[in-house]
Amino acid sequence: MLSKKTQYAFHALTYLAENQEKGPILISEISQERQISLKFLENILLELKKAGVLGSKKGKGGGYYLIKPPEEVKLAKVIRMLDGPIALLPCVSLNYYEKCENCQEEICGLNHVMAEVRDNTLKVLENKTLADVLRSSAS
Amino acid sequence: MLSKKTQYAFHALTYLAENQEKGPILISEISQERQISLKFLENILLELKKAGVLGSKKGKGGGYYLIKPPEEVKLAKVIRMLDGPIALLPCVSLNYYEKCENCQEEICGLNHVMAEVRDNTLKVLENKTLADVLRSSAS
DNA sequence: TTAAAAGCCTACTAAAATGGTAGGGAATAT
DNA sequence: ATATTCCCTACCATTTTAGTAGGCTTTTAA
Repeated sequence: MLSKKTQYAFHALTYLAENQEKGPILISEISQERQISLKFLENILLELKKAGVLGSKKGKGGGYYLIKPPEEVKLAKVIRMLDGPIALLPCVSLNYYEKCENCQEEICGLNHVMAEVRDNTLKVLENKTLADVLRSSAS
Repeated sequence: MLSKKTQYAFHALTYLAENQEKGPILISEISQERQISLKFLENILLELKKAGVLGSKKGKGGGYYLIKPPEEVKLAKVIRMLDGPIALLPCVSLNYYEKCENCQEEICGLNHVMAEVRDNTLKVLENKTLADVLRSSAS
């Protein structure tokens, strides 16, 4: 399951995408509109900024804004930034690979299946973007 | 990611499957062969038994054994038993559905995508079984 | 030039989940 | 009767999750 952190991130990102024309948006506005704890959201947006997804401006008239068009923000990237690996086993993770302790990869049958799961998952998450998730685009 | 618990469960189940002809297998044997803490494994096997995947026999000559052929033990079922939901959001979980607090499902674009991820994941996990994971069947 | 506005940053905390342990009880085979 | 084996409850330490506190820095604009 996605953590609250990541779920909040998506809510915040869609809000920013839907209000791009307004320029920088206050953390407090997002917090109120999407019902997210202000201070927690602060941390999340900061992480998203450091990861290169958001830009920010300080002082009056400041706030956060998308640095790229929504079509270029892959869901997989957002999830990885905040929750880490998408794969179900460390030994089949593309971005967070770790050797399994108690199985030798060559003869362990589990990783083949889990690699397949990973591929099926990424088929969606690497191709869908923020733009696919906007409220206004609900069918 | 799958918890250690679920990973251990798979290791134990494959061991049982690969040694079915030997009759009931001791917890301690699985523990040694697959390098899993004995007491922890005890809990796991008990859960698998209660979930109807394993049978057991007490006393001398006892142990655990598969109650169904490996071809009938779906990976999805094992994961759900020990780790809970497979979906990335509670509101798109088939077996552990919960309403999201801060999103109205009708207008939230995220759940559509996450339902698609779920379907792609289950396409593998509902169709692959223990038999697909056995060591001996490694290509 | 200074005060208000806004994000930046570090540290802290409570609660829950995870991974594992302890120890005795109940059933069973010999 | 007793050794063997699983059953069961409770406990524990560590890590992760979710959230909070409070002050610092940058920027704008009066």
